[in-house]
Amino acid sequence: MIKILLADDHSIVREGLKRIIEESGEMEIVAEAPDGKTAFEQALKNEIDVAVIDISMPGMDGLEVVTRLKDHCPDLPVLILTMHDEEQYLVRAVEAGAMGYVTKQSAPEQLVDAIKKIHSGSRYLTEKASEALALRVIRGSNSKTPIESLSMRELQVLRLLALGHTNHEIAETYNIGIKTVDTYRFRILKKLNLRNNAEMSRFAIQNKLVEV
Amino acid sequence: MIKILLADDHSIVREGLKRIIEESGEMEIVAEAPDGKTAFEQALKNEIDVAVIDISMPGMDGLEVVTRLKDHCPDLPVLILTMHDEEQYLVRAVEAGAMGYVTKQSAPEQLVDAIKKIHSGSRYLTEKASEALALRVIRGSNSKTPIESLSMRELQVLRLLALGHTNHEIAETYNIGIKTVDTYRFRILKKLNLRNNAEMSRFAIQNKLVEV
DNA sequence: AATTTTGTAAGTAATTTACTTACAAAAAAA
DNA sequence: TTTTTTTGTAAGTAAATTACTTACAAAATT
Repeated sequence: MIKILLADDHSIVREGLKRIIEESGEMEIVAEAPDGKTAFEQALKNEIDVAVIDISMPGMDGLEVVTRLKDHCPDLPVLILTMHDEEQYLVRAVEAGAMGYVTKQSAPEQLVDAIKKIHSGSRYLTEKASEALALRVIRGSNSKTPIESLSMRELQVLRLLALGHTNHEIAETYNIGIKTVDTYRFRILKKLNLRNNAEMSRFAIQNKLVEV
Repeated sequence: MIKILLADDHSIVREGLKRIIEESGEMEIVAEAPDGKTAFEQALKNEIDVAVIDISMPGMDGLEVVTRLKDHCPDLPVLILTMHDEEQYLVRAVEAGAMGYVTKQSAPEQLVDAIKKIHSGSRYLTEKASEALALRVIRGSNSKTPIESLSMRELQVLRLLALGHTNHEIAETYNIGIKTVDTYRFRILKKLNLRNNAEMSRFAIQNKLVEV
C-alpha cells in the first residue's frame, strides 16, 4: 500500500481525488490538508510515501510546500496537481523539486500512474511538460521572458496582488513583513515595467497567472 | 434514481465528483460534459433530472449554460458548482435561474444534499448565499445588474482605473478634481462590492468593460 | 573568486485609500 | 407634484499604500 498525503483546498475535489486514488487498491490516503501549512505539517508528522499537492492553495502555496519539503524530507516524492497547464508553473514546480506534474484535465488513470511512477523513483511528466523543460534547457536561461525573470516569491506576490489582496494580507499569508512584500512589489513593477497594481492585475490575467 | 448531467472541464475533478455522487446510491451520472456547449447539448439530448454545472468552463461558461437551459428546459433544476465563493457569481447564477449554488470548498455531503433538495423542487443555498441574495432584494435593485447601477461617470472612471490609470490622470482626463475621482472610485467599490483597484481591474476584465 | 540575484526588511516622503460629509441639479418614485 | 434617490462635484482626514532607497546575508551565476 502506498501511503499518500493529499493536499487540496477544495474539500469536494479532495474527496473525489481520494476515491479515485483509493479505488486503485494499491494506495491509500493517510493524511489530508486543506492548505499549504497543514500539508507541510502533515508530511512531517505522518509516515507517507508520496505527497500529492495542489499548486494553488491559500496560505502557503504548492510551490512553497515543495520547496520546504525538499529541505525536510528530501526523499519524499512530490506530485504536483494543477488546474493550469501553463509552462510557467510546470518549470517552477520541477525546479522546486517536484517529481511529477499532473493537470486536472488529465484522466484519472494518469493520476494513479503518476503516483506509482514517482513512488518507484522515476519522474512523471507529460510529453508537453518534458518538451517545455527540454526547450528550457536548450535555449538556456539567456532568453528569459519577463515572467521567467521573476523569482518565486515575486511570482507568488504578483498573483495575490493581481487578485486584489493587500500587502498586509500577503505578508500574513507568507509570514513575511509587510515591507518585504512591498519590496517584491517594487521589483515586480520594475521587472515587468508596470506602474501599479491594476496594471499588474491586467498583466497577470493576460498571462494566465490567475484565473479571470 | 436521480439522473444527472455533470459538467466540469477538469476530467479528474469530474471523475471524483461522479464517485461522490454515485456513492450516495440514489443518483447516477447519465451524461457528462467538459465544456459549456457540450453541457447544453447533452441536457437537450438526454433525459435528466438535475444538471450539475461548473461555473468556469471554456467556451460557454456555466452562467451562459444556465441562461440557455432556462429557455429550453425551464423545469430542469440546475446546481451551480464553483471554486469561487464570490458573491458576484452567486447572485448572477441565481438570477440566471440556478436553483442551487455549492462551492468546491463544501463538504461532499452538501453536494449530495443540494442535488436531492433541488430535485425535490426547492432551492439550495448556503446561509452566506441566502444572506447575500436577501441583501440584494432588500436594497431593491430589482433587475439591475451591478454594472447597470453605475452612472456614466462611474463607468468612465472604472474603465480607466481598471487600465491602471491613477486618480490624478483620470482627473485630468475629465477635467474634474482628484477628490471627485476618488468619490466615484468609492461609489464604484460600494456598488460592485469590491475592495480595491486590482479587484476592479479583474471585474472590468471579467465583464468585458476593458480589453485584456 | 567575483558578481548578480534573492529573500528579507527598515526608512521616508508623496500619494492614495477609505471613508464621511456636503450640496445643488437631475431623475425617479410616491 | 411633492418627496426621495441618484448624480456630479468636491473638501476633510486618518490610515494605508506607494514609490523609492538603502542594506545585508545567503544563494545562485558567471
